[in-house]
Amino acid sequence: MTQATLSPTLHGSRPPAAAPEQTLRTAQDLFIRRWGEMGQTWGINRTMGEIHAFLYITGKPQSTDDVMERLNISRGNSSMSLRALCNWGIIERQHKRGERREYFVSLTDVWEMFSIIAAERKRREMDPVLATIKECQKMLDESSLGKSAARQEDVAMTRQRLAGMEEFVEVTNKIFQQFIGNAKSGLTRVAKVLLKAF
Amino acid sequence: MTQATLSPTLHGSRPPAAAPEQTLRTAQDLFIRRWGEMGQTWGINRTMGEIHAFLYITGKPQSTDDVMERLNISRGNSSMSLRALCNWGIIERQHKRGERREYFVSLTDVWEMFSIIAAERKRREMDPVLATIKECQKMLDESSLGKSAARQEDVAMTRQRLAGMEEFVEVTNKIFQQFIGNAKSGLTRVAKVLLKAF
DNA sequence: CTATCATTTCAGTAACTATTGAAAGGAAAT
DNA sequence: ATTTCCTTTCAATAGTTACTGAAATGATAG
Repeated sequence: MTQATLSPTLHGSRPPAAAPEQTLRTAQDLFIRRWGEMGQTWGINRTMGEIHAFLYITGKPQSTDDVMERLNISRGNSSMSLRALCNWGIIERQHKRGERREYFVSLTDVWEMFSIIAAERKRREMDPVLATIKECQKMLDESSLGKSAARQEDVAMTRQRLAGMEEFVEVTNKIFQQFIGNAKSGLTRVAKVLLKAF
Repeated sequence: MTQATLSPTLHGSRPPAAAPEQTLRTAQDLFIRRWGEMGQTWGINRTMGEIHAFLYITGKPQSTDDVMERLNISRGNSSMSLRALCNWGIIERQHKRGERREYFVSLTDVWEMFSIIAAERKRREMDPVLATIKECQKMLDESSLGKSAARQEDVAMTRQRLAGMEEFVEVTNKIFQQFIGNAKSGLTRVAKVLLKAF
């Protein structure tokens, strides 16, 4: 792989202070790399993270070819990753009048992006856990029938643990709800509220 | 793989109301599975998640062999996963007097476990991003030198985007700080603040 | 010191995920 | 209708992560 276009200060030693012409590009590449790495955290792979970072940090509409060239990835990969990001809703297609090719832009508001991702992850990850916990509790309620003493203790312990987990998931859920419900309307209002409070 | 021991209601259709003798076991297995699936969210793989769930939900010290048997995994896998969970600090070794083999128990407090994981993820994921953002900003500050008008606009845009991301990461960091150490009260407080404000 | 029992390590392999490149599909222009 | 330009799809493959089983290591008992 030719990595010449993407090798700033991430790990390793500092480059010899690039010519000012290239500074912007170098800074952007640094950010792109790091954001790509962090993508994993948000359930997005490295390439998708980098594409998103590229669109976000430049703040300009970019075509599939721009993406391919800047990140050194294949056409197929660009196409699929761009589509996936569109499906997530954190980037958007943009049609330029008179141009045949399509462009893509990132959402501007980080809080809104976060909110979108949080909503999806809540739906996919928290909700099923909560449902499962409740189902387990139900099973153990219904079966409060004749049992040996030892068994009863085990059942009691499991009930208790389920309750502990339930409480946790419920509170976490509430926090997510708040973000999801408010990010769009308030934009950075959530940020302000939280900054003030802490 | 023989899956007889681990096949409750996760997806698919409900089993024909197991004999009360097996109800506890079935409920636990259901929870174990779901928690294993969710492990991914927390940067823990399925097996580690399942082991943790098993220790947590039973609330009893369990040996390596108990784990192997209950979850149908190899000795090697058990050993490595148990060690990894110990390193995370969400389970602990327990030596039973007079016994040669070692036992493992989960932490009891979900909030504490969450706090441990959150602290680690902040350190590994948020902190580097923040550092990178600041580095990028510095690069673009220092280089406020002769540029074409077009370039200046690009630089301004990138600065603006970096600032937006910085704000986000800073606030998120503060929230994390809040409950690292006092997880329950911290998170509950975040929830209250958000609920009050909207 | 040797036997016994438990734990750790690790090379090999299985399972899964990401990426490419080329072919097929579509849509505007001629 | 044909060419041109761009996008999408997908089989093949590269790359990554998880798991096993067996051998090595360690630790207690006799």
